Amino acid sequence: MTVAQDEQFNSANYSDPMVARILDAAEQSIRRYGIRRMSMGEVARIGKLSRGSIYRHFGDKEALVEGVFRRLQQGFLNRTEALLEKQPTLVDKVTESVVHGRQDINEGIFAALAETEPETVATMFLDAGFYKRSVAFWPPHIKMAQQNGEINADVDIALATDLVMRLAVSLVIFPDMGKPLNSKRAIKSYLGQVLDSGLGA
Amino acid sequence: MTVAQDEQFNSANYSDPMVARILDAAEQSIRRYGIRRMSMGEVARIGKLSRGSIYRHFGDKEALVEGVFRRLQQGFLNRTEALLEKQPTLVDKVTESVVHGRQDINEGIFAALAETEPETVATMFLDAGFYKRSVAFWPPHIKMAQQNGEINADVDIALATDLVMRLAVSLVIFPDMGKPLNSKRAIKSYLGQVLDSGLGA
DNA sequence: AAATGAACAAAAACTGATTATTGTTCAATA
DNA sequence: TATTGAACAATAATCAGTTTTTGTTCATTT
Repeated sequence: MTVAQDEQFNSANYSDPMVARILDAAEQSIRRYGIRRMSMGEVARIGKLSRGSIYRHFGDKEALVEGVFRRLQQGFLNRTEALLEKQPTLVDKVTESVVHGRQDINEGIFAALAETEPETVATMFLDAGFYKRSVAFWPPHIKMAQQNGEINADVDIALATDLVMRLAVSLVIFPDMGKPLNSKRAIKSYLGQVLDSGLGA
Repeated sequence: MTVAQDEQFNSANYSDPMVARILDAAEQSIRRYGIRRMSMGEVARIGKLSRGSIYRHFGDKEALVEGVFRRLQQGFLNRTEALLEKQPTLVDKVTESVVHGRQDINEGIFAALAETEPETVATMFLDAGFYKRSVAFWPPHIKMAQQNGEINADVDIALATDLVMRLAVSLVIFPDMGKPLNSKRAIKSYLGQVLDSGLGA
């Protein structure tokens, strides 16, 4: 066996051209037909490869679907990271992430899927594992904000990361939870108050 | 027409004995068979009343199901309110709500439904309207915390309410989002840091 | 070594006919 | 005046038979 047990399937090697071809074909199939109707045979046909190869790289259909969404999430995080470089403060960064996240959901593959399989999308959005994969994204930005003096230097990084994650996820999936936070301005103002000063006396 | 257009169906009159009988029967039917297999005929049989009466009070099956869950939510909020009276601080109150909320989800009707119709449960949990109905619950507690000096007196009530709601909902549906918050102790400590001092410098 | 393609049983999806449920109406009843 | 129960068309669920897809194996090819 050439790869560690854990990594045999999934969180695959995007640089392997065969893996990339499989993921490309699967993504195309999902976009066209949805997850339910995507089939291994169809993916093989689209990618001009054999079903055997797919099963070699991804153990089963579920793993292939997960592979597609992991790669999409990776792409989303990369694009987000690029956007954040231009943002001066943590509040700006989280705001940008929320706006970008909502855009991704409303225009990307999820919007298409939500039309045909809303329950599947709901189930994915309610899976904590889906978000946990992007937790590692935040600590560097938290540290930067501490160095800039934007947030307290002695606050626990894990705590701050968790709060930022929860706020970002909450704001993306629930734009209005009583107080409507639909515009970028409103989100930024909200985060400014919550992150910078909390409710503390 | 004896009732306002808006209130004809739904958010019904729990004191009306016919309405209560219908809701009791419907709730029983949902607990036993799930939403999908609950039928108006079965509800009529269980409640020993006619299908016609059900349609008089609830326009359609969807309205009846919504009525059942609204009443359950009302009960949950009442029980929560009673629990909160014993809690001295806002942090304790939110902690208690989260613990109580998780318990309700893991032991109540949702646990049963999640077995047979997980997608339905996921869809309900992702519906902001489901939570918005309980927003009005918090402002009095926020004001109390301001009077006690626990949180800043000049913070916007709507903002504080929104933050508390988002944190509570997030902690209930995502017990672990990177930093595991599984025990009451951990939740309270987390909320203490986040609500009382934020991340502010 | 990796990819192919064919073969195969088991599981899942599809299909069309049948049955049950929904939502509406209304005359009879309490 | 609210409830009942029966009738009804339209919609949705169910079911058994059929087809497709899955997941596995392996000999052959690249």
